[in-house]
Amino acid sequence: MKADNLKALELIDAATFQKDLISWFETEQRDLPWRKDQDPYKVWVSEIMLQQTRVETVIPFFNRFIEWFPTLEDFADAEEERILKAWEGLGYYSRVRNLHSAVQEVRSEYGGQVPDTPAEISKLKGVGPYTAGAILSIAYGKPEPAVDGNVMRVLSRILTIDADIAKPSSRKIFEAAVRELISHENPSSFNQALMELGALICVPGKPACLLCPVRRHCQAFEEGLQNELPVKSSNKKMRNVQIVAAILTDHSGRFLIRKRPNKGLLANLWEFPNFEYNSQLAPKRERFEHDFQEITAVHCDLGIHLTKIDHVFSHLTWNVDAYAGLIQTDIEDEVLASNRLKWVSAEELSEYAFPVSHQKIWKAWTKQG
DNA sequence: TAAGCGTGGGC
DNA sequence: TGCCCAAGCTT
Repeated sequence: MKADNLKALELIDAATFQKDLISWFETEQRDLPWRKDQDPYKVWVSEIMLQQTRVETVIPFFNRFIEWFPTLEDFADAEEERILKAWEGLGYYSRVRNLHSAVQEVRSEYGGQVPDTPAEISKLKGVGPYTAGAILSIAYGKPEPAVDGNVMRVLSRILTIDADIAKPSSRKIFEAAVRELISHENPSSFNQALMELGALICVPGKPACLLCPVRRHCQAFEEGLQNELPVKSSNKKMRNVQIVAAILTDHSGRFLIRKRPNKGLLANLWEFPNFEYNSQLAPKRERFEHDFQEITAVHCDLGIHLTKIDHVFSHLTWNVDAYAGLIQTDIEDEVLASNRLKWVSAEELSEYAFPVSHQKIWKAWTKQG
């Protein structure tokens, strides 16, 4: 089918498609913690966590998050350090800062009630077209499309749509299709069923067509095209960044940590002091000691080499050389503050949110003792 | 529009 | 090992 028309929709009977899809969902859906009720706050939290993140990964994070912040009000009141700690290890940390800001807006502008219109909910930070549709349909029963990667994959096969799903402009094609197909009696189950089908049956690679409840509606299956769809252009190569990091201790056994900048990669998370070197040649400890002294006016002695870590992000790789070191001299308070540096004890470390890359460094340190 | 933004699992 | 992926949003 052409990317710019929906003629394939004429070949499908929406009523029986809905019935086949929703009936399957009623019996086969997974038992997930965010499906226990329709609290808009919990639906919202789960949808943000599920962005680009697997269900199995999200489950324990969601359960702990709701224990820590049972209501929208509890989360709105939380300190930033605490919300980052709740998200520690989940990735895409701007999600939780946007969610926090948006929840505070809901409290101040909407009396604590999550808005139930597309215009209002779409204004909230971190709520894009997918999340808006998901909350409106799941929490409020509104017949709005919630088009994620699953829905694009499933519908590209059902309707043999060959638009490149990696292109942002393709999403509106699938939204138009959902608007034609969605059940107005049960938009919640319809949207969730499309995603559940994509996750369990209509998977990337080899879809399990023989188990598919909507096989009789699937134009790709009929034409043997299920392995050719969806069309998805794939991506670019990554940048490598050389890092030298150090776990630095003072005479009383405290650790020096640093808060990352409030924008960009791993914003506002904590880390062990480190420097980036883009040169090809492997950076050495002397380079770190020099740069550290330049910033703090204090000398540090990097002792043993703890570990070498290759940490892969979505768009770059850190090649980290991690050392352990000692600092014998006091660092001025103003110097600490202006560089977002802080001395903390081992017990206090657990109160701060660290990215996984730096957790790996810490793990290497604990093994060395 | 394209790039930036994490992590863990599958093959 | 290296790539692709998984319930996207922001700038």
